[in-house]
Amino acid sequence: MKISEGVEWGIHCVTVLALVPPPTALPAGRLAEYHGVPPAYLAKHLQALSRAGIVESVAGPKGGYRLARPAREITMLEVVVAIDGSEPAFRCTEIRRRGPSAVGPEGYPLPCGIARAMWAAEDAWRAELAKRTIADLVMGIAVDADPVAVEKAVTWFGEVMR
Amino acid sequence: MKISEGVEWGIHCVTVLALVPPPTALPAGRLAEYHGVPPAYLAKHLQALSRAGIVESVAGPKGGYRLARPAREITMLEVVVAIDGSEPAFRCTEIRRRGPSAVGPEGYPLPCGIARAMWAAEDAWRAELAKRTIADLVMGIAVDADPVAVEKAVTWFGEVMR
DNA sequence: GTCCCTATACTCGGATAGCAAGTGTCCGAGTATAGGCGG
DNA sequence: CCGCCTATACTCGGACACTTGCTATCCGAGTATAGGGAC
Repeated sequence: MKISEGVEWGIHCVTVLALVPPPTALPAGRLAEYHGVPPAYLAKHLQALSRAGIVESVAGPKGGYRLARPAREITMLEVVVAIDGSEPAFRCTEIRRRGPSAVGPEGYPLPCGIARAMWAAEDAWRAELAKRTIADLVMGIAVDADPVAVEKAVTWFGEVMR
Repeated sequence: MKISEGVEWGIHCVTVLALVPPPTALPAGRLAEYHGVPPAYLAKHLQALSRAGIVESVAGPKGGYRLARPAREITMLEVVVAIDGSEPAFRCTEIRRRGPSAVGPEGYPLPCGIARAMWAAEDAWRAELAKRTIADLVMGIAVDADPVAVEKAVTWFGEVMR
């Protein structure tokens, strides 16, 4: 099991966008430059965030991406699901219905107990991610980040928006 | 994100092995036949379970696999980790250290807040799986399974062990 | 009848191909901007 | 000097190759068994 690298990029980008004062928009190319990742591939994930209604795109010069809602109303789970998909990680293939002990569809009114347990674990995972909002992440950065790094980021942002 | 199909097979196999009275062992080929899956591929996962000390292998005729410990002492998490690996699903690539705001290694004493949140969610997932033992799954089957299916399984087992 | 020996056949174990999904990239459609022109 | 128009350049959006890891398979090494023979 592994989570797409795009999820990490997406969360970082949304966090950065939360720091951009509306109605300013930040282009995908600038976000890629800031994070040191391939611009074209990052664009792919930003499109997914746009489709999910987490960010909104502005076309033309001075365009780019900006948050579609306040950071306080965007959970980490929403971002993860937007990029990684909403399908459960565990997919029950119903192997209990195969082999010598199979008895026809009516013999299995409930989902497999193994699948239920795996899905319960995934629910716990989602619940934990649903607790945290992008605003929480921004506050965490404000507390943890190195002051010099923050200053450099602000300087960069000023130059980009010139 | 998706979980290897082998995880599903592995848990089913361990559950079946929990129903085999020791010291009897069940060969990989019979387990594959019972579940309707490719024998060679299932063998690969059973080897992983063996390496993890969850099942133990018995060589030669009348050999096969059997549980290395009582089902009550084997958690679902152990089985999942044995097959899927223990590495976290979310891997932080430290993209915060790249780009125009980077400040050198000493500026990042703590792990990235995003990674911490993702890992906390994974911990919740693991905790949920660690709660359930194979014995719990066996009890669940005893309650849920169709009586006819159980009888067919018992009949099959009797023929195989003849 | 009992014990030992040997040949057998069955088991696991790791090394080897094939395929799907994620990774990475590109170019085309659309649009707000900025400059120039006319009034 | 002000307003309108047009050409521009920048943006997003979806369609196209490539690589990693899961899927699937095979054959070789090791061993407990079962049968036969000797005692």
